[in-house]
Amino acid sequence: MDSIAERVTLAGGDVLANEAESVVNVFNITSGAVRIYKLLPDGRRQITGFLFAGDFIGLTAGATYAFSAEAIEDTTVCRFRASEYRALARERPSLEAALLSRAMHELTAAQDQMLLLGRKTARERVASFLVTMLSRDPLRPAGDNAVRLPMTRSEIADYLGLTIETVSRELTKLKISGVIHAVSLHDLRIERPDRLKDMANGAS
Amino acid sequence: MDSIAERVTLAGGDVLANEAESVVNVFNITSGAVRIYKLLPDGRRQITGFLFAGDFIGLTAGATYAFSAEAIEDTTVCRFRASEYRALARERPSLEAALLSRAMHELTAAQDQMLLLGRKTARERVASFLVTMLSRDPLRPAGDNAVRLPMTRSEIADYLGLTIETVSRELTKLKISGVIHAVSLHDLRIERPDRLKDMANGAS
DNA sequence: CGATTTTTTGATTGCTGTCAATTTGGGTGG
DNA sequence: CCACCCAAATTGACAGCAATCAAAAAATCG
Repeated sequence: MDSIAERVTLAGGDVLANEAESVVNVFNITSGAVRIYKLLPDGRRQITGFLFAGDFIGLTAGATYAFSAEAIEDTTVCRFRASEYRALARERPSLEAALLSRAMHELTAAQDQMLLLGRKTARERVASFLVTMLSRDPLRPAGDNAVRLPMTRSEIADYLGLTIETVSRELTKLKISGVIHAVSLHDLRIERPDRLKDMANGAS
Repeated sequence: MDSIAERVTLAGGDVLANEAESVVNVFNITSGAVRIYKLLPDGRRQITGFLFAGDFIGLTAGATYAFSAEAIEDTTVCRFRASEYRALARERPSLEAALLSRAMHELTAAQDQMLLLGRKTARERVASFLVTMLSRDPLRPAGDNAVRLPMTRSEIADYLGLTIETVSRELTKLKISGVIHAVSLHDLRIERPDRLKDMANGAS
């Protein structure tokens, strides 16, 4: 498997894939963070996911990417030729099973996000986002509830279906109520994880 | 494969699966329509998909269903024991490959829906919905742009992240502007498919 | 340290939700 | 077959949450 892999280093903003273009590469993230998103003709953007170490990019049922992908920060990936990757998957059922498992995990996450986008309030969306990031952050120092947010407020907004102003306001409210503490713009500490989890699902 | 399958007939409202319960059955729809959805504690509902003939229900990465599933109308399905189905998939790589392909298709659809829920206006959502239903309806008489909507307005609203009132108002506007014609509550004809497709992506 | 971008905060608007009243339609029994 | 009933859908009036527009503050970068 490593025989067809190539290590690539990316800087923030670097493009990995463009929606609707034919699939030439498949990537596996080894460090850093990537945003995947879709655009409407007038420029409105929906970020459909943030990917971190271990996640795959570019697997699709069709011949073209279903979304665009860009590095958020300095990122390293393993790059594969899509054709070689597909051939390898055909030969190795265990790889195919792993991909299926991963795809189903992503599908579950996508359904959670649909619930968020379709039915949650701004407050619940921001709380849900922080809860998710708390559980997914790959390098979380043991014990303390530190959350790193490598993405900008604009990206958070486009992920949550909100504006940057609304995201900012909700974060401010969370700080004032003592649920979170802002170490810096991109580093928070969750002071009341249970309160946050309640808020994420609509408790008073 | 048919050796572990059992044919089951369902009426509208019958339950196929409940979110968070352990996965005992896997289904393949042979006719009819099914809604899959998630609920918030206070009862808000997000329908994450409508499934028709050929679609699978119950495949998940975890041990529990990620969503609830109910028949919308009279529906027939093939029912499999999940354990037997998994064993079969392990033995037959071609089945696993087919499932992966289907999962990736669903993932693409989920991302389209996230764009809709996060960034589209009520008008664009309803237009997008009709365009999708036009392309997915399994029994579409050749040529004419007839669309059958077996689900209620309430279900459409919960699928699009809107209220029934907003859905109703947008459909009325589409009728008045001559883009669609209502044959009955559950049967429309698309008079201007190109206008509808433009509206779905935000054209004036 | 200054320039520029990003974020935060404030004032106001507006799209969609809520609440309420009709109207329509599907189903049932006479 | 038709009249009735009840649920579903439509229509209307108004309200509210988040968006928009605008300005100040903070952070990043050279």
